Amino acid sequence: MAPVAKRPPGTQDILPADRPYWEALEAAARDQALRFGYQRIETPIYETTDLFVRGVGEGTDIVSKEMYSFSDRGGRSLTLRPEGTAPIVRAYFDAGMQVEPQPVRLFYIGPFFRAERPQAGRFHQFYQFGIETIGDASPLLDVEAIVLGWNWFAGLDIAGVTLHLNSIGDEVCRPAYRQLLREYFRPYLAELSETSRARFEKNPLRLFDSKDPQDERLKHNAPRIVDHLCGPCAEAFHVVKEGLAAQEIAFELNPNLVRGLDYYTRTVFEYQHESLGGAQNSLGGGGRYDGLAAALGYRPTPGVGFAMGMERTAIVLKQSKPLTPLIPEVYAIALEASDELYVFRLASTLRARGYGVIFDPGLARLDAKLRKAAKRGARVALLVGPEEREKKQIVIRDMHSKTQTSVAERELLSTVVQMLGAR
RNA sequence: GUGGCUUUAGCUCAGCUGGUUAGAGCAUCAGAUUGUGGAUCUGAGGGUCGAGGGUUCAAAUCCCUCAAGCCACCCCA
Repeated sequence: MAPVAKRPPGTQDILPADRPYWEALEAAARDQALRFGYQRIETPIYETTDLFVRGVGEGTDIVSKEMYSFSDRGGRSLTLRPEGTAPIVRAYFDAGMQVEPQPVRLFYIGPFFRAERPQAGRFHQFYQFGIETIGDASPLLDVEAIVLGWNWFAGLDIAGVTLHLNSIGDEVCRPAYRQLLREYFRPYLAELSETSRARFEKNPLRLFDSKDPQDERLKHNAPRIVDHLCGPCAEAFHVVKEGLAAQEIAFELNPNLVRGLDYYTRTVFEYQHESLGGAQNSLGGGGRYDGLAAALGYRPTPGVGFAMGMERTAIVLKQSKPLTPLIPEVYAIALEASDELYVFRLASTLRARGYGVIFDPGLARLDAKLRKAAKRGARVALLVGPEEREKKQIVIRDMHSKTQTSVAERELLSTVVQMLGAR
């Protein structure tokens, strides 16, 4: 009979063989975040749809075509979260964090959902490690976020990451720049690709997102926003660049980096890695979002943060160093049915002392059981059969040296401690 | 939403121009004189050859339709 279901498109099972990479990623994330004073937060997997429509922006790709939205029984429109920043800003105000000492530093690790066509490094359900610093506009916090992300990669021994940096201005300087951009592109309207023509109207900044070779040429000579920042934006960007230089973090000024979410202001950045290919080369990215809180109907509050792609980083990590799952060190074998409960109890005794023990159920030839123990990677095998029962002893076998001793039950623990060390 | 490629055992694949009960390697399990291991040898289980339809005496193999998966575009994590 055919199975009733398989894995839904765009999802993946993270199997035991891959979990060590994920655990390394998570451990490094926790470690770095805590060192900088970020505290973990988890928001719901779904939110009110409007949170994203208003926060991320109506015209963005995410909102216009990538959201998993559904109605609950009361007819409310809910959406599986496509990104983490808007929910965290919402939680910040819901929990009254604006009365805490500012800024508030938060981090999260969890799944997100976007209904794009899946491909390498891109999934319907994907995981992000992200941080948000809310309540202070200092550009040094931009630097802090970038450094934290940089340290995350470094702590994982991931080489080959390049930092791309840009500033996209704010409500003061961006409107004028937008006009300038329109004037520049207007004569070439007919030559632009179809999507670029649509962006010309809605959001000319995103003309820079185009990879159309035709548009590429035009982009090259277009006015760059970093040359048209207002005073405060230019000053902030200067501080960011100086801060990164002081941290000896190399960055590449990338005037094409504009990012697809509406809420970004001033600093935007992306960590890229060549081994992921041209398309999904972004391991993560972020920026400042000083207008987001107001767009969501809260008191204007500045913020900055990033989101890292866990599966993409896992791919890179896997290439740089192999990791294997943790395996129990003791393998417990009974030779006859009448010994099984006794061996089961021995296993419990050792577990209570902190050792990992696999109990091998059922009856089979001893060599078959030892074969399994070896394949499982056990360092020690416990063995009880008729002979041991007779002599009230337990055979403890060192799987590496292939030597073994018989001990009384009261000596079991001390012998194991001697062989494996205390737990 | 658009395009390309792929679809044969749990996994990786072979099956040439259509011809009897569909194969290999790996993995699993079992045995190799009966209580000692990751090797070797032997053997076993496991497949409606993605689904449906068509051509033919005969189709995994040719034709059509559909589906799924992967990759790419768009964009992003």
